[in-house]
Amino acid sequence: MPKTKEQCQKMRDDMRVKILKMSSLYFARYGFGDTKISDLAKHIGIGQGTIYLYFKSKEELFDEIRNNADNKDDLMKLKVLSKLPVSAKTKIDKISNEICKKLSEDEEYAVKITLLTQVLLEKEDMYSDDLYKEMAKIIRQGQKEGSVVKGDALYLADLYWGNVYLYALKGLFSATLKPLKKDTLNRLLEA
Amino acid sequence: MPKTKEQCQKMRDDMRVKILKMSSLYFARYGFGDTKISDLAKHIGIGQGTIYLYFKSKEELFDEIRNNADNKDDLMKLKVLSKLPVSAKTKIDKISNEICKKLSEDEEYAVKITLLTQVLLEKEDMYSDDLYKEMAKIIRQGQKEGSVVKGDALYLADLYWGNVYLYALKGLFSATLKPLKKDTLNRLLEA
Amino acid sequence: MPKTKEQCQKMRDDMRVKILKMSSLYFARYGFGDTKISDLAKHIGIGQGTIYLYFKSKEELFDEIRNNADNKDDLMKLKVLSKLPVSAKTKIDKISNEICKKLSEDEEYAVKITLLTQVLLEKEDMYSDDLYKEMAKIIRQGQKEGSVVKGDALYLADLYWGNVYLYALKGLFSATLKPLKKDTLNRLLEA
Amino acid sequence: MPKTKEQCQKMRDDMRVKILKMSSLYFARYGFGDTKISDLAKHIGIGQGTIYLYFKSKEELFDEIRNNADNKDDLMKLKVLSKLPVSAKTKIDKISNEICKKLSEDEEYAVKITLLTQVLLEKEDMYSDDLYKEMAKIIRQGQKEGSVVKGDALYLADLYWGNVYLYALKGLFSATLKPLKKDTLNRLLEA
DNA sequence: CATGAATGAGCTTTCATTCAT
DNA sequence: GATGAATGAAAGCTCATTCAT
Repeated sequence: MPKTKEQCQKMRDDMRVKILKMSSLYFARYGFGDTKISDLAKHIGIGQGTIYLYFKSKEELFDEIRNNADNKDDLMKLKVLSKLPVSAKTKIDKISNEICKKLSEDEEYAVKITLLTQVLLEKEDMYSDDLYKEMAKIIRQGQKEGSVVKGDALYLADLYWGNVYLYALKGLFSATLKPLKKDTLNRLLEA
Repeated sequence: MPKTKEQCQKMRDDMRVKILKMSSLYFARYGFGDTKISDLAKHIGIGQGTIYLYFKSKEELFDEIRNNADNKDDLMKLKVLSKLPVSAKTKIDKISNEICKKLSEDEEYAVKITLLTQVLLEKEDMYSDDLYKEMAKIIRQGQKEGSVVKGDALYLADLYWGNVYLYALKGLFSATLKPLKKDTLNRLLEA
Repeated sequence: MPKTKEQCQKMRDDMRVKILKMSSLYFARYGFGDTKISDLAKHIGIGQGTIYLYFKSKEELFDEIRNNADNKDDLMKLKVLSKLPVSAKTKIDKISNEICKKLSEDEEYAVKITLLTQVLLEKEDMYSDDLYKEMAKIIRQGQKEGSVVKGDALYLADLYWGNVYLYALKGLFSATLKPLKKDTLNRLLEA
Repeated sequence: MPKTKEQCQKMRDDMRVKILKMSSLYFARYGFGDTKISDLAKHIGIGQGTIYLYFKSKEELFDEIRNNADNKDDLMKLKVLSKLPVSAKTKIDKISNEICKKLSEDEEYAVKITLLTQVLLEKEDMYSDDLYKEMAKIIRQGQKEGSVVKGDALYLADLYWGNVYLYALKGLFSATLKPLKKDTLNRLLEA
């Protein structure tokens, strides 16, 4: 008698997530072309064929990983923060703090940031991304309040997220990277 | 009408350089695995076989490109600057200025920076690179002089060059990127 | 409530026969290479693994199906008929009648004929098959009696069975095929 | 200096035709699933990769072969014959003669007939094929003239072409098959 | 020298077979 | 016994490399 339907579905879901998670690190580090399915399978600890039970092709797996890399979490937090009746300085400090925490605690976060940025890089207009736009709002508030350096807000937002990417990327390659401090991020925008 | 030996050799050298230059952009953008010899040849405007008249293999071509990406120029300038009897602030301003100028004038410079950083990322200890060490010296001088923010000098050097990489990378993907201003770089280190 | 040994054995035998019957249609239609175990299992309505409880391999299943496709029934009938003291015309009419009846009544018969012929096709010497030899005997009798057209008896036997195959094959693909009439078969040999 | 454009194109065309021709025999004999690209390449005497320079996939190669198998030649001849002011008997004799000649002289003709019939078998309504319709016209003429046996004309057309297929199929497997005589075909329709 | 068609090693993908449940 | 997810051997396919022209 086979497992129950629910158990079965759960196992399938778990495996799918496992493949996505463990593959994303490889793809983020080495890119599509330098990632071999055989390596991936070995790394995940499953047979090559198993990957194809969950994804139609290497490309589909890669695409799903890239599509998952959206950073909706940070975007939502930015949106909430944006509307709070506090100074931009406080908002920026909160988001910097949040990012530093997640980068040190959650291995996947760095992968997500890395993939997201690589996706953005290949887009025509990076600056049209909501993450940038929302960050720019807070930056403009800060500029009015005098706590944020002058200059194009989107450009500064890009500088900020670029440095987050930079740190995340380094983390993928170095296990001994010293933790990112929120002050480093804050200073990028400080007046 | 046979050309002279010198002309002939010149043509060979020119072709070699042409292949190196035009390939490096591809490799910097897409990495080794995602760069196909057929695409490369089409992009350069030569036959696939021609590449193999000048390079033994794709790997050798890639290696040579990576080895060229050493940024000895900047290193040398840093070394010279380092010893000059001027303030660190001035030194940093000079190097920032130099970098911004080269990034806007010389397409290849961005490629070089990108590849160099990618090489560094894969090394065990990024911070042992001479470029970082030399930059750190100037930073320490600035910290003594009070013009540079406190903190680990290598960490700050890394921040500085990381942002140069970031800008160079973006330039490889966007043709309409606004020029980098030296102040953006300077601010990373300012006290 | 455990079933008795006999019941148990019967169930096993039934399943075995079910797999054989339902697989044979697939193999006859699409051949070995174009028949997937997964399709087979879905078509039979069992799990893939179940097939392997009854057959060691796809090849063994296929072989057993081919070996079953021997048409010993018709051969035996031909042998009996052959010795009866009646005209060849009568004998041929009887066998044609028999074939038409079985083709319309017994779905499996068409599958059997199809597979048998495909086996024969791949043999070096089709004409050495007993079915052909026995048919040729009756044909020769008919030629002496003047009721069968002149010509090489084995060639005519082949023509006769070839047309039976043709009709059987069509039946595997078309559900609306009009029934084969014995006269069509008889005419192939008639003087 | 490379070959001229024309030579080059000619070589490409020749290779394409060579692959199509030599593959069609394999596909006609063994079907899609039992034909391996590696076997095909070995049989043609080229590298496996070469096939992919001319065809996107095994499936595309197979499809093109099946689409080429149209027997437009015979159809055209039938159409011309159909309108000639001669007896159906003469027409049938001419077409039978033509078929026998091509089957013995042109190896490819048997392959074409085999593939064409296999394509027709998998269609919903075989009888709607023009080849059958045109043949049926002549058969009806013959029935009026009394030279062709009574019965559904399409059914008889199918019998006729079925026997051509049968002979062609045998020819793919046996090198020593005795030539088909036009009388064998004519007799299928004779009154 | 330059070319691009041809090659085959090595990748991606499929599918017969196994096995934990 | 029955299942279908997991496996890996073998098939399809790609692309770095070679070579005849």
